[in-house]
Amino acid sequence: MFEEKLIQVTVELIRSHYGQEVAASQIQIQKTRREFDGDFTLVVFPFVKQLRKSPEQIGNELGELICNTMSEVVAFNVIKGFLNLSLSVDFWTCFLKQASLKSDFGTTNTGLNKRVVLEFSSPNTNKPLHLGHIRNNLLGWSVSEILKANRYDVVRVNLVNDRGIHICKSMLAWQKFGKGETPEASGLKGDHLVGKYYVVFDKEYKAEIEKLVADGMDRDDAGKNAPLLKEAQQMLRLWEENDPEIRSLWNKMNGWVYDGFDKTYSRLGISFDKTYYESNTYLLGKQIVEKGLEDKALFRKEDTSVWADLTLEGLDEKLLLRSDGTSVYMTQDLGTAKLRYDEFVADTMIYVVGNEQNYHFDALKTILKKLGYSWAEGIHHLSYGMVELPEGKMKSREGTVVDADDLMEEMKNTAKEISMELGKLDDFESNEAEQLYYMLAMGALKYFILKVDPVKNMLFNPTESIDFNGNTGPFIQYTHARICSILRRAEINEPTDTLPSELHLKERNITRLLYEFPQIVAEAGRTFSPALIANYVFELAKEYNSFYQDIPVLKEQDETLRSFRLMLSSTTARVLAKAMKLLGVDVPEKM
RNA sequence: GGUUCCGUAGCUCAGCUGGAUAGAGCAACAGCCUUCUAAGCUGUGGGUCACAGGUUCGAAUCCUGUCGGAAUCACCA
Repeated sequence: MFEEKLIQVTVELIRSHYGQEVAASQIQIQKTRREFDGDFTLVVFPFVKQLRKSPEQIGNELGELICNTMSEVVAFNVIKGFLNLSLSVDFWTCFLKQASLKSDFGTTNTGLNKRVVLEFSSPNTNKPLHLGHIRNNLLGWSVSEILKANRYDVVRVNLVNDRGIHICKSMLAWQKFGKGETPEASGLKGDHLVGKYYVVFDKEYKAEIEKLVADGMDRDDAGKNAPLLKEAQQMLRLWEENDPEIRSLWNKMNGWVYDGFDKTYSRLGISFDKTYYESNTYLLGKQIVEKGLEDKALFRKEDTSVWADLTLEGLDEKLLLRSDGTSVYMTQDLGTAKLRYDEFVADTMIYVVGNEQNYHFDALKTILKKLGYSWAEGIHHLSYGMVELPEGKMKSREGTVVDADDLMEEMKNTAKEISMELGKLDDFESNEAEQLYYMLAMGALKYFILKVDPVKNMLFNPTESIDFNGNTGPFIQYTHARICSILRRAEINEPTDTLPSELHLKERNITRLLYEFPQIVAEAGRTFSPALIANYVFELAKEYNSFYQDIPVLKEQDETLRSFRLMLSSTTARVLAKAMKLLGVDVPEKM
């Protein structure tokens, strides 16, 4: 890597010429900005004081020395305290040739021999997936791909919340009002059917409350005493007692939901290595709490409830066992964390969960550390912001939720409309065209969501998200298809031995961007940030399109130049494809 | 009220551990299809980086405070 070598050389030159020791961390290398000449810039400010000379003077002296020492550096200029270094054409062309030969270009070793368990999705089984889940699923999938590209051993895990009062509500409503409706008979997707009865429950329950209030009952009491709610609670009790009838209903309806989820997941292009079900894990964690109590890491209140005191860590007291001895959400999560660690012995355990649970995960990590589990240090909450609509927040009660399946369908239809309008599909078979619409729709959706920094709340504008112009998935897909078309038309498409002695500015810009790719992948892996990849790949695509516009690849007469440009193009195509794969987006060869 | 996160162009967003004159896309305007795909390219206009202090060679970036917005603070999950 050139930057590392440059730092090392600089340290040595400063030592031998100025007799001063500067730490490698003092030396900053960055990409030279577009407006200036050069490829890399060395910032001299940090050690100006130590050398007792002006920034310009140091820059010039150092530039001279570096130029003489490193053969790849052919020129330099100094502006204020910035030493801009230009690298030789040889350096860039040799790099490009190597990259074009490497089948795994962009893969790094940073995760070698490290294991990551990555939990994402984690749906409830009482309603279908919506836009918020899409952000979760796409983030989780993309991060797992990015980690794999860094050679981490990644285990993708889903934890399904398949039990609890909400599922009982759907079950009860179906039992009472469903008239035996099934997905097969109704043509409704399983998860949508179950979701429908969750809504039915809510409606009927509210009606009951109104009736009770009309009869003179206090509203709060009515809410607690409505017969439907009582029944649902009774159902949960029966479920916990393993009542065969309830269990069988539960199995049946959850089965419908899983069929529905499977379809949604497969459309989204995601899958899991392991699925946990809360019905199997919700009793875990009590032992951990008991032991913590023995070790005096936790304490019991007079009413026999058990708590963790996190006030020293800047958090509150956290309940772990109710006074009746039953466990709460946190108890379960302690249990599943330990279960997961024991099973996979992971160095890092990532949870992709919305930012409304920031506090919960702070507490989880703190409690586990308090209980003496050293692996708790490896827990990372990948928190993401809400997805808002132009009308405001999504609210299931007001029916403003954007359903995942509907959204994907709409996107596909729009992709089709736009494509037909542009007449892009003339030489496509119809099923080929259908596949392409789907690919474009998913590309648009995924890219739109992943290009935004996860921590931020984001605005989802349905009409803009399907835009195919500008910083969008289809733009990058289009660029890839264009390059593929060039490569198809070129007879030879192999790296050359003879490389050009000069590079066009745009060729150099693309090459520099390609050079950066592995570092971007590594950085994205370190910070779990698909957005970094997305913004990088856009820049690359844009640069290539600009190049494409006025530098002919196929029409070039000079053999050396022609094959160099083919090599540049094919490497660009491969990097585009790989970067998009890290975002979970497929890329077409023709469109 | 306590804690945490966010605030960058009319809109949607980049800006990596502090670095040069703060960048894209959309929208607006003006050009470019006899030439490898115009879902493209080129150009123009648009900014007190919420505000005020501080730290230093240098701050959108770090610290403190203020103002806006969001989340969370349950014997819910």
